[in-house]
Amino acid sequence: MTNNAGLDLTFAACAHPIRRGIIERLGVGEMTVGEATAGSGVSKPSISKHLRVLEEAGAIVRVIDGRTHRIRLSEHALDDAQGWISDQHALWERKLDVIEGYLAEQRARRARDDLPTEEGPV
Amino acid sequence: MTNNAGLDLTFAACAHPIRRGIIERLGVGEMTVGEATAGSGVSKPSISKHLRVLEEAGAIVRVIDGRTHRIRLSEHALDDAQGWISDQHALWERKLDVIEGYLAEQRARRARDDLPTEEGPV
DNA sequence: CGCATTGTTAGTCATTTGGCTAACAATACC
DNA sequence: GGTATTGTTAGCCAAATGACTAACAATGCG
Repeated sequence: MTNNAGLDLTFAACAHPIRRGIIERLGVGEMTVGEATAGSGVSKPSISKHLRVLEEAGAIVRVIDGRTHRIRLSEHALDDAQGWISDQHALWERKLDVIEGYLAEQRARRARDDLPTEEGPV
Repeated sequence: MTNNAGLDLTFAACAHPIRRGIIERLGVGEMTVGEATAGSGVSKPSISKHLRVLEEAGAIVRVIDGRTHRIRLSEHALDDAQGWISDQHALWERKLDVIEGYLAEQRARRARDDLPTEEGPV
């Protein structure tokens, strides 16, 4: 579907380098808010907002553990975004197949009509 | 890489339902700006802006044909976005494999240490 | 208890986004 | 040449984004 608010959130979450950096780092393992802030170059409140964006997009999960928050990747993080892109690519594939079939037919027709001395298409 | 301006543009381009709608429609075949405007619910200048966003993200290509602009999908539209997500998933897979291996070893150890009378794991 | 640590909330600010209308540019058609 | 069609540009506006500092809440520790 085109009007999918979840996709809006997921793609928007991926559209910022700091948030992509967080996702990449979380691939290695979970971390705290302070650790996410460490090499980021921005303030802790700023990271807090980015984490909220990622959380609302369903990309990460937060486990509050005393006064620290352990951030980890959501189980199906980015699945909807990847699914949508894959769907598009699948459609394009199919379209290209149709075009390719059409072109092949054109080649065959040309071979038959323009060069009748040759016995058939390659 | 985390600081990739191209990815910023591609993900941002996908983060709006009207732009995703355009991409989906272009999967069927090329169209003009007017056709893109038709069922969109917004004005033509607005669509013009969305098309510019898609163009700068490398998602679409514009062929100016007299006074009409023929819009079609770029050959490698969204490839960078799909690539980045796929890379992440690949890393997560690997991480899950490591965890799974660890858990399997734990199960084996427990089976050996805690239940020595049972002859082996299920 | 008193204080340090961890993270969020509140408030401010500049920039970007996304929409509109009106005006313009360029091509097509009579 | 005059007019219609196609699309962009300019200018406006409201809302969202992304950053900061300062203040707050909650937990941990001496």
